[in-house]
Amino acid sequence: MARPELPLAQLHAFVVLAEELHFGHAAAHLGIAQPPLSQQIRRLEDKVGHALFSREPGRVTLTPAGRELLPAARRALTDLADGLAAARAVGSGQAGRLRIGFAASLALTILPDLLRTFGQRFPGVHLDIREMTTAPQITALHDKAIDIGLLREPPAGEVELGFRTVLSEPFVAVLPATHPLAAGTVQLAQLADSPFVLLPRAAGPQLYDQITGLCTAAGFTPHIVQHAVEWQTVCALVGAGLGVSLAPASIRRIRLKGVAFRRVEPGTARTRVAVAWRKNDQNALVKHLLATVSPNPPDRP
Amino acid sequence: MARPELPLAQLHAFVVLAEELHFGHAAAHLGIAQPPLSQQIRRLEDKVGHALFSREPGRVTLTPAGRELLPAARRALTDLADGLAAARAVGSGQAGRLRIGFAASLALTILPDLLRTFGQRFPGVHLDIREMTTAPQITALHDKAIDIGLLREPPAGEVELGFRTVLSEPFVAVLPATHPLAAGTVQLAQLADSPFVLLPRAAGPQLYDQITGLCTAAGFTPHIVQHAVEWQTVCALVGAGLGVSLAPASIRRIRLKGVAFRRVEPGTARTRVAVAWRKNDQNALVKHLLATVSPNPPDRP
DNA sequence: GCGCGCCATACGCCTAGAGATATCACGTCA
DNA sequence: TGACGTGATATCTCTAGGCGTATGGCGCGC
Repeated sequence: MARPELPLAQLHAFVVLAEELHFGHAAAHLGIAQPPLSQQIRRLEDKVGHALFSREPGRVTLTPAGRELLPAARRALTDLADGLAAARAVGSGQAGRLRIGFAASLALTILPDLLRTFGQRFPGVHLDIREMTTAPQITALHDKAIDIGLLREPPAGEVELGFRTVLSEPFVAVLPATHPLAAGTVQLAQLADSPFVLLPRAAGPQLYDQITGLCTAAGFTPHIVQHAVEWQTVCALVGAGLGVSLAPASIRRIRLKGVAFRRVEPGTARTRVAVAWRKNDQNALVKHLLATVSPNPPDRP
Repeated sequence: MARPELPLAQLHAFVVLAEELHFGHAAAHLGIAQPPLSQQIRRLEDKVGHALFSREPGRVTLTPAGRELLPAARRALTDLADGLAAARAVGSGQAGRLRIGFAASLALTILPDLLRTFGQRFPGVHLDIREMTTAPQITALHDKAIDIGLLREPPAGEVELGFRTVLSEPFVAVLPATHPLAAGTVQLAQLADSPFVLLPRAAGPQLYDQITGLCTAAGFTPHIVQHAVEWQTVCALVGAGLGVSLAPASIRRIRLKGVAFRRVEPGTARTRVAVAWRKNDQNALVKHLLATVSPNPPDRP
């Protein structure tokens, strides 16, 4: 990249004069007196090495060299003005792109609201959403592959990431409609002998451990016969009679024939949905999204 | 057009740093010490209003705002560098466009040489040639519709135009091959009774007047039966038997069946081909072309 | 724990250049 | 011929900013 030789102010003066073709008017248009404009043009012509305007009595005209320079000058000025505006918009979080990872089940609950609300407040921002389970989201946040995570059961010990709970919900039992317990509220211990369908532990260790922990607390170890990476699939498998499951209440929105959702006792355990971000992320969009997700100010580490 | 806010030097520093992503290296690349570079970037960030780089220990990265500004800055810089180079090339006459009007008959003599020679010396220059008779060339020069004229018999009293004779040639008689005089040299007076075919006076009053003047000097007034705007046509009409003509010798290059060219006596009269230009034209290409057309300034008789 | 690499900060110097005012030179036109 | 319009020149002021040296803070690796 070559060292720039032409001050922008002079190019600006040049462009305006090329439009007006009249020193006095151009100077007025620039908000300066006429002699300074003459100087600007002269300096520019000195740098270029050739006359850019031909001054004949009564009329000012562009020389061929001036005609050659004009479009480049114009483009440079508009490019810079546009680029500056764009950079400011992005910097202030009025525009740009935000990459959001989300757990599939959230597409049924908080995600649509979030997209709608944020989209209305920041119409210039492109939201790039991608479905991922919890563990990959954590990795992607570290790798800067996503800027925001929407996940269940934030892991502990993540010093570089911030988490804020945005939703807390109880668990429900997922049962085949034909299951004997599908009639009313389920005592957790009653599931002790049923085969279980669950997400693989790798997808979200915290939630997995929480679910198996609930079973343990109820006095049994779940017999897991099948893993599936999405709750949607888990429900389908349950509906097909492969087993039962324990899931966050919001998956009740998944309406599948032959699948029943039942409250469990004890119902105190809750799973938390959290928004996650890099604590050191300076991106204004991240701050805006955090503010959107819970208007009361976040903690700023 | 908006007033430019960003000094080009800072944008240059920005672009280089965005390429190197290392203050020390970028500064070295720019040929300055590191602290000034830090200052440049800081000033630029102040003007933009947002950080353009994120300085984490060990690595420098572009922020989203920086990524937004970078292409605009790059484009502006290259646009200006290219535009400046182009303007200089045009200003120094190494590039650009030259509009040349020429009399049709010269396409047979000096024009090809001129195009070849000039084209070799200035390969970047586009020569825009257009056929025109003398009078329209004069008008076009005044109107700046052409930059150079190649014409016969430059008119007198043109204070704004310069002329230089580049060729001087005698007249020849143009006769039908069957004409009784087509056998040898023609005495001008012998044409007194033949009908004449000539260019219209408006196409080039000087040449027209010169030709009719020759006749007058030979003791007769030519009986003009037909006008034609091109010598090519005049020859064709002569060949068709409509009449005879007097023409500059170089039109002998027009080989048409049934047309004969004969020396005339007295053979002292000559018609001059001249190059014409606006005296106040600052275009370097015009100067170059004048130098090409006759490297040693005099006119030959 | 110590040095080193990397970037920021703090001064100080100095020039380019942007601005103003006053004036001049040179057309044109009434 | 004199007023006017237009652009160039001369001269002065002022300051933004570009550069340097010196120094400070902070991770990181040996």
